Amino acid sequence: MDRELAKSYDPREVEDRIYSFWETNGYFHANVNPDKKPYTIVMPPPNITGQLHMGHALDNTLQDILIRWRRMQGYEALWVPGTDHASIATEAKIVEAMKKEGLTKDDLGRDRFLERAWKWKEQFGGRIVSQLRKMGSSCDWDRERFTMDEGCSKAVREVFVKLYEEGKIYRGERIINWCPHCLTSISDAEVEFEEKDAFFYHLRYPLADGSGYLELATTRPETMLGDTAVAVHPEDERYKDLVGKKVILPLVNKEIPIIADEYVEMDFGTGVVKITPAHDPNDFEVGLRHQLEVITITTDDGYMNDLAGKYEGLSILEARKAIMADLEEQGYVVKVEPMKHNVGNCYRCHTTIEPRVSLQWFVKMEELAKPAIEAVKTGKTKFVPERFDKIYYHWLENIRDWCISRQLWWGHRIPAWYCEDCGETIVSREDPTVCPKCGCTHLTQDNDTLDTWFSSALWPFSTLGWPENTEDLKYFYPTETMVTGYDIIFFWVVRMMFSGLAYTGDVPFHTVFIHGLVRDSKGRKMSKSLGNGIDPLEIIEEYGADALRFMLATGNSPGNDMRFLQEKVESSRNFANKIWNAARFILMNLDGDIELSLPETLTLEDKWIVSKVNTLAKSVTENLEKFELGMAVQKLYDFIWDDFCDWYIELCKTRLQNDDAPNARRVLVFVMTNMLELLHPFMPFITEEIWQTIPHEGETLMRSDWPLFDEQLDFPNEEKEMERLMEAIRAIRNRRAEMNVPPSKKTDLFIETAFEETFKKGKPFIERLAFATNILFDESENQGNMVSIVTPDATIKIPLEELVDTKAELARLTKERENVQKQLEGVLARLNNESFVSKAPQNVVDGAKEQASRLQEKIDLLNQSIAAMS
RNA sequence: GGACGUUUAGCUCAGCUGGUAGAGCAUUCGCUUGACGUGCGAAGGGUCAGCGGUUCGAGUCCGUUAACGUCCACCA
Repeated sequence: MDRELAKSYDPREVEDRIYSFWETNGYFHANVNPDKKPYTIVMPPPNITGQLHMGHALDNTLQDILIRWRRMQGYEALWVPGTDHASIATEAKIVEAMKKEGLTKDDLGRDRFLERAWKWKEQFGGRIVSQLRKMGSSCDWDRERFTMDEGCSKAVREVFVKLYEEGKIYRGERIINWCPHCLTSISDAEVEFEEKDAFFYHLRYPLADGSGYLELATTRPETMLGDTAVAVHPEDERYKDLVGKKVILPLVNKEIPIIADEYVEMDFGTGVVKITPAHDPNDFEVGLRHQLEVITITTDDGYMNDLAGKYEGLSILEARKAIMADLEEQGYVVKVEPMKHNVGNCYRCHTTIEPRVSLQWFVKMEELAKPAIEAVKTGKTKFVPERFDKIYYHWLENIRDWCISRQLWWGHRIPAWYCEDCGETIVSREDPTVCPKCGCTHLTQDNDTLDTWFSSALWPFSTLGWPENTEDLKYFYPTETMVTGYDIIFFWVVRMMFSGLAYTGDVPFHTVFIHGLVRDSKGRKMSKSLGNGIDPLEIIEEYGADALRFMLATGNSPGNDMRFLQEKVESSRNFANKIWNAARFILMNLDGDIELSLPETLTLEDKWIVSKVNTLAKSVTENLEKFELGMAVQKLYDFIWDDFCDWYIELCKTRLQNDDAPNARRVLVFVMTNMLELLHPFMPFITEEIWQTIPHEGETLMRSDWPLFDEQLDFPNEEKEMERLMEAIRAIRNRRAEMNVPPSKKTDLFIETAFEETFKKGKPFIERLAFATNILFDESENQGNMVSIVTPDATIKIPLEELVDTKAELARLTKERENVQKQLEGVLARLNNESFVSKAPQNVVDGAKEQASRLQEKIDLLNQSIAAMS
């Protein structure tokens, strides 16, 4: 085996090699295994159009940490990867590409367009998947899925037919959100509102009986051509008498009724609303209640249609101007005032949405929502952090029927056929050829496709084989954890929940682990238009995937946004390098074969570090169980850098030169192995690389056992003893630094302590780390001007006569005594407080007492030193 | 209009079930210390946004105010 490591860690040399080692050996693969408990995560499928961005990087890092950890813990850990066809986004890209060739969808026709689309998918769909591999994602690639593959399509079809048969899917003329640019309907969730400057147009409609006018206000005067009523509040005294009468619609010169409806706010505007059922969702509702005619006056691409009379062919905005000009000329305009107005935009292209009545397919939501609400209320599925259940409830409790048909070609085509002869609608699992009602063969399939989220909603179980009751489904479903951003709770999480409950009878996952957004260094959302996005692949290239992953996990608390700072990646990279060099140090000091276990006898410092790493395993595990990945990472960092590298390795250096070296080597390897195991989920590449290089058992670190807390390795007393020594060493170094004594100047040390035993054991450390030549415990040799250092456990004197300014030294000691005195008074104040002693828990009181006695000891020692000097 | 989040060292952020504040970076000082200068040793720096309450004790719990941010609603 090659036991040489480069002087600094080069991720580029390691990562791809390690990844293919894992992949070709099948370490990512999971099987149905009755002897193990399953742990399943289904990956939120990235769009095939997508390129890896920081959001994916975060999302996948968190999932991979969980999966790798559980796999090591002995679960049959399955992470199912896959991609989403992203109907609207993908279709837009393909249309755009075609445009460059001068082609439109209609030029090609549906079949040839889909051919192109699939080719495009073959060409680019794999890109994101290979980028996920760069992150180190330990997905089971044998199970990679695509929302439009055969199995997922079958699931989609099954759900559609089932819901249709149960009457939960229906087709009807409803008002929907129409994007005049994408030329398709979109769901309520896909509309984004934006505040814009607009105008409030006050108009007057003449009463039909000639007795005057009714004044009303609107933000969209052009829709008046489709008005079929004006409405007032039933209790509005101003207009009560007019209800039932008629007004004449200006320009159109048609009589329309004055109706009463509680939807009207008396206090807003004039308290009179024009009702255009075809072009406003609220008006549509009013129209239904009053059986009003629905008159659509625009085309699907945003122009006025033939019902708009002389305005036909104008764009909506042009029509608005023309109509206002005509109204003005004919004296129907009262005033025009500026106002702020919220406009709905298409989430994809940001075109203003036109509410429009059209024939679409819908899912009835009310009944489906109930079990989904219940499942979270009863804790069958939990949000982490919990507060996100509010968004979830709010969305489900106010849910409206879901418009699922899209006027697109790329996606799952709606499995409904219409008989041209008798008009029958056929929805079935198999493509029909004959009309079951009239027996003819003139059937045409619905042209529309389904909302992308319709198939995404089935993802946690369609990927496991549903609707077949496969072994995978039985074993891995329900999945355990869903990791996703808060921005798609209502798009996706909600829909997976009700779908899972409705079709599989169980929740799709037990925990929804929500993370925030990765923002830029200024806290702005990363976006294409701002050009402030940071490419994870470039970061990986420069710093390595481990550094990126570690950075993303560090300080990431569930549900909160984080900022991407280059310096944070750098410090993660430095950390990787630190471990690398620690490993290098161990390798340099190995000598032939080594036993992979702890030696029988452990020294003080061995027990200290072993006890520490043992406790670390416990607390890291606890953090992971609570999804506190950021805290787990912090503890690993502190232990590895401070305890292991800065202390333990330093403490070993002397030992490695003497007879005890074999034991020291075994402890070093033991602790390093534990560290690598604990760190592996976070930094998989470097840990595997090091593990393979140092003496080890087994084939791969990623399949090693997760360290467990071991009672036998818990040494609290030795931890305390080491602390005493470390405190003394720090104090000496501190004092020397203050006095500008260079490390090269070594001195004797005189130590007086009640813990002579401990300090004798620590003699070599103190010599090495506190720059001592001799350490003397015999007070009689203590003479002359000395620098005094006082810790609660010891008084240490350094003979630095030439540097000692007795007066200054005295002043320093006196000041320190004052400080300690103050601290002591604080603690005593608490201890003298009757209610503290009686009400605080015993361990807190004991802690305070111990602290008081330590402080008192320190004061005593300081007093002695002061007395000796004066 | 409603809901939620954030406010802690110069900067970016941790701080779990209340026990008397931490990290990284930055700053200052000192180091050719036999793994690492992507490093080592040390130092300075915080009335934890304000106010009130609960408690022996509050950064942590409750109420309230403010600033910033996000989501939902959409009165035409």
